[in-house]
Amino acid sequence: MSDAAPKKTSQKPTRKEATSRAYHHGDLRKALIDACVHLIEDKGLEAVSVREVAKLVGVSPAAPFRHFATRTALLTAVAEEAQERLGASIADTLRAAAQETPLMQFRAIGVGFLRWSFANPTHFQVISSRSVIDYEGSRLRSRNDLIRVRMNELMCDAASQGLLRPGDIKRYQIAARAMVYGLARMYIDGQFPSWGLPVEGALAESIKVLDLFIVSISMAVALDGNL
Amino acid sequence: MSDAAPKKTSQKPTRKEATSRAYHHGDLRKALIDACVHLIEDKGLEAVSVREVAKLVGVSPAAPFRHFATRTALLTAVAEEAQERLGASIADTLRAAAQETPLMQFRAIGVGFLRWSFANPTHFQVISSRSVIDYEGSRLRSRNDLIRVRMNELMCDAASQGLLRPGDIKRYQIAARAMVYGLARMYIDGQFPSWGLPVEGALAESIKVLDLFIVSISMAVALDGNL
DNA sequence: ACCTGAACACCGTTCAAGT
DNA sequence: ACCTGAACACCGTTCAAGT
Repeated sequence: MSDAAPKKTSQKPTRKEATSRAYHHGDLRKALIDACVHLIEDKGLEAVSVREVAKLVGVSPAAPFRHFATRTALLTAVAEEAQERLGASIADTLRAAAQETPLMQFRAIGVGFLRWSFANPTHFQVISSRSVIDYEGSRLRSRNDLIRVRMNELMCDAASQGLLRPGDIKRYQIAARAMVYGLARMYIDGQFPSWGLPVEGALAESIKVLDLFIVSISMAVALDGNL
Repeated sequence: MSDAAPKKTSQKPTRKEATSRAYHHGDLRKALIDACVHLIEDKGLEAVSVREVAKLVGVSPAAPFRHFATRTALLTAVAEEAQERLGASIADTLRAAAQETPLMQFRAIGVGFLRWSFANPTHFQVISSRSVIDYEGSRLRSRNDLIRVRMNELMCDAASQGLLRPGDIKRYQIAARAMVYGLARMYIDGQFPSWGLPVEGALAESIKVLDLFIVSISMAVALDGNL
């Protein structure tokens, strides 16, 4: 009798098992995060208010505070979800390049970063606006460090295989990250049109800029053209 | 009688001529901008409220709206002042490099940008957080364009003098800007310690990263070491 | 001409009370 | 266990009224 199916489920019969905290129509925590993303897309990051998010979801202004201690915590959760997807995007690009040289895999990380950032400008914006999220007190820092460690490994491999022009390996990594991060910021800040580039071409151009750098630290001088 | 000096100046006898709008102790507009900068330094950009700025200066909550139509307008004024100084910093570095090659003058713009950004992180933060300022509806855009035009001129000169490795000149500029902008962001976001670099060495390291790039687009292959 | 005081519609957050 | 309603101290902004 105890393991009989309860008949009290007067809600929806099709219940997703992934949802944990249930309220009157599913998973409030997830619903709040999604609504927050939509609100950012609509009105911008600064316009996000917990009350507005609550209203969008259809709960009282106090309800979100059962799941997020603070407005910052809500936005940090959005950032964490975003970084999860960014990590997946980079992993995909990296997997596709698994047979290539360490330097090309290093490049693949940059390409994955650019591809994801350009395709998900809102999420990228949340990740990179640290004044509004709790970067240190979350898994964002350690997640980010994982990528950096991978970059370092690939760089060391590339150096030991003689693929790199002699120079400071750490500096190469800083340069690559600065460049790729700067390109993504230029895109979401709408700076590409100022350079006479249509927005559609921004990703392709950014990858070419990245390749310019990769070639410049590469030992293979002949490796230019359609890399 | 009409051009006689009025005796009604019961305020301060030592009156700066640069100040325009006078209130009970000088120039409210300027006082608000300064207080706003201090508030950002103390509590961060997100914590800026017009009321708090007004309280710091000692006026009523409504007083600032006589000078700035909106909170955004106040922060935009801070950004404009910041960019004025950034422009001056770049002009200084550029003047010091007036005798050098176009490519080295191009580099000087980057160095000036880095130097100023690292020395004035708060102001740089305001300039670069476009969601909180009115970038288009201000002189920020056109001011910024001036620097970009100068960069383009120098790049064209460098190319016609045979100083550049063959390649897309526009791409070189985008790469340089992305790199320099990314380095500044990495600095204010506190990313340098993650790369094992002390904060004091961040500027020097950033300039070296910039030089790495300059050398890579330069025709003079032998131009390395202590550039 | 420039500022104040009071008001309006918001906001984040807390907490007792409901189911 | 999860949510509501009311409350508190804030906020941006407006506007009539003061000097």
